[in-house]
Amino acid sequence: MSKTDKREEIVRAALELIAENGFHAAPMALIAERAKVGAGTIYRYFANKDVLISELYQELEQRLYPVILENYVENKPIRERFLRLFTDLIRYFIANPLDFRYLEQFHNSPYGTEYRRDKILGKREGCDVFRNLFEDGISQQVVKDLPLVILFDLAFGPIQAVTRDHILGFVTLDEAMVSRTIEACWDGIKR
Amino acid sequence: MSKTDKREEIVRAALELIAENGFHAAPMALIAERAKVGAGTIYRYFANKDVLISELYQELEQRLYPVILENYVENKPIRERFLRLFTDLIRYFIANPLDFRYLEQFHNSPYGTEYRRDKILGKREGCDVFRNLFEDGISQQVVKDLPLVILFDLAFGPIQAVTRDHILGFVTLDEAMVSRTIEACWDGIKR
Amino acid sequence: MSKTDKREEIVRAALELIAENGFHAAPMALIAERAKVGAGTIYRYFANKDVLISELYQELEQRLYPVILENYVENKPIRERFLRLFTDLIRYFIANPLDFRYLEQFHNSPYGTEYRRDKILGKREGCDVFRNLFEDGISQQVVKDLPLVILFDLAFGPIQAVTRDHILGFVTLDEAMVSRTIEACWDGIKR
Amino acid sequence: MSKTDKREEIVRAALELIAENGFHAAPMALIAERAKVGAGTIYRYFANKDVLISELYQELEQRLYPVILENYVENKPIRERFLRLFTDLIRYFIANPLDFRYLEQFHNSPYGTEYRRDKILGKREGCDVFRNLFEDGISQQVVKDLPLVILFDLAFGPIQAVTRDHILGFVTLDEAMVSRTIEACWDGIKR
DNA sequence: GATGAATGAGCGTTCATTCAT
DNA sequence: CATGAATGAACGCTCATTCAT
Repeated sequence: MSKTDKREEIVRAALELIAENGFHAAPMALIAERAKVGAGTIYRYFANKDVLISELYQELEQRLYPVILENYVENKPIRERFLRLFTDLIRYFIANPLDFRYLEQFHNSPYGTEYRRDKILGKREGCDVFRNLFEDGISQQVVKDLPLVILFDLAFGPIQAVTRDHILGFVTLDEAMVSRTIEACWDGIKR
Repeated sequence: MSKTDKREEIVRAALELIAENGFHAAPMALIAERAKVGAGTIYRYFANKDVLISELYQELEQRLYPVILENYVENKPIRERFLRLFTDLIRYFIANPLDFRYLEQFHNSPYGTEYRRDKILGKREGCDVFRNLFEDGISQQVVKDLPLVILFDLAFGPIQAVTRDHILGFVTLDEAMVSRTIEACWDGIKR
Repeated sequence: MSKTDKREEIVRAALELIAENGFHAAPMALIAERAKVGAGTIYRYFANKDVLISELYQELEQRLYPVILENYVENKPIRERFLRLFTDLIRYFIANPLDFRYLEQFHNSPYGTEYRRDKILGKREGCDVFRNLFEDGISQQVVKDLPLVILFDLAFGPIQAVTRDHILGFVTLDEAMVSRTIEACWDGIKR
Repeated sequence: MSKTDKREEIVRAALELIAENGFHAAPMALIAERAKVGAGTIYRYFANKDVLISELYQELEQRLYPVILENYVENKPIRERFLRLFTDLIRYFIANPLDFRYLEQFHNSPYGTEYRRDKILGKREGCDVFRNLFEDGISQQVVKDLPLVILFDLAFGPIQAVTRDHILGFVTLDEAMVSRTIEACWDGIKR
């Protein structure tokens, strides 16, 4: 197993364990075992558990962006851009439930709060597509003139909730339902 | 300190610690210390940590319901009922940020998932006001004909996100902003 | 409930709990509960748990002696005295299994070892009937000329083992079997 | 210190502490300290305290059997076989008093009762030498025709008691005394 | 570089004992 | 006197991290 492979195995194992049952269910020894790697080996790739958790988060973000940007075209009507972006986002999560569950766990932990704070304060690079989309929407007067943070919450709040409930089996999101849900989100932010 | 006071101190200490930094930041010894109580004393009031966490959750729910129902009138237009209910909800959380943070932590934990599952499956009594509201809205054809779970997500998702961001200081919700946010949520679910 | 009654209830509760599942299964709070008495009350009758355990032991001994001595006549042949004494002993234990189990627990604990040491060293009064019986047996040359301690072990060892196995249900001691067992014990010590 | 050494040190420490003062006097932390090992290390070798206690018991049994079987010959007269077996047994215990004390503690605990029950019910392999000896003795009509359990008690009861008293210093078993004691046991079970 | 045995601080929990009521 | 709520030391056990091999 090459060096890169080892790192990947560790990251995969951590993702699975944490996504499935939360941080508390992912002791380092178990991650190591699931990655078929010595417990000490993890520390050659990650300074400590916090770093592993944060780097894994960033990797998931980095994997996600290209996929949802693949079919995204900037010079289209705001509404179309919104639907496209959020439909692809929700599809990605449905196709990659572990990613979704991990991101959720992270967001709901002290790590995530800190991370978010940094992004909002501009200390950390965020995903500009969404910001641009909302800012364009505001300036074109098709989106409500609300603070960006609130627009984000109006859009991502329902998406997160709905995706979670689909993954937990509380509702089933087929293509039609995804579409209607995202339309509803759009109704929430559009003028 | 009376018996009741001690229980209350324990509950308050647990609420504070968990709300501030999550379950993992609230060892029983620290809860006891913060409550100015011996470690063993907690176990006179709660069989174990899980029970403490669950009972605290239910207490917070029981405190919340009467407040948001105080000004709620069933035989009014759906839109008005919706605005009333969610405005009072968000106000309550802004006034009681620890409650909000605790409920959030709980919902995002395995406890919460189980709890929610039971509610959806009808094994546990939920808050019927919201369900009635949405069901009335659907039957009166003023609310989108979507599964209840999704309507809940469309309404509560943004509320939760927005409240969190206010409490974390990422945005400031004054009365006007609360009002506009809730109008936006209504736009999301209305036909 | 009179003072004496309370003490008796405590002792009874301790006997039951300890006999049934050992010392570790008898926390003071449980003894108090079973005795229908406040936890602190126990300490008005017994300085601490060790004292309770020791006094209970001595009470059981004091209850036992008169019963087995009831039909015991000193001026009879050694063999007859032996059979009489040990038959009544084993019958008593079969009729009072809690007593037996408690005595056993006590003997097998550090308490019991100390107690026994004191008795052998003469620091504590023992039951002289048995000693007299064996000493008479030796001097009349009907019992093996072995140290008293060993004669005790040859006699009580099997009695204890057999009684325990009866109480645990590993064997059933009817009258005939009791008789044959004690005869065998006698064969062991007789010349 | 090698891996095997550590396990051995733990087992030795547990043996010493438990043999000397019983299970309650052997907290894991003390066992670890006495073994010059971290508290957590014990759990690499034993899943929990119960397992440590049970495995230690089985190790002591496994050590004992070969020794007492070394000079045992099946096709000899019952009496000779009996004397040989029990003499070697008592000698082993005198030479290994910690083993004896530990086995005693174990037998007198809930672990031991369960263990014994399993053996008697045939759920667990026992030491067949003794059973065969007694069964042969019965069929050759040189041993009393009593239930096996009772024969065991008649033989092991005194042996246990006498060995305990030697180890506790209540009597001194020199070779002659061992011999006379075992002869007495034989008298107890022989026809 | 990779390992996994070893560590020990820290966890949730119990229980003999005390003492205000 | 009797109570039982309160205590906190001590328990069995976990797990992030280290380090000899």
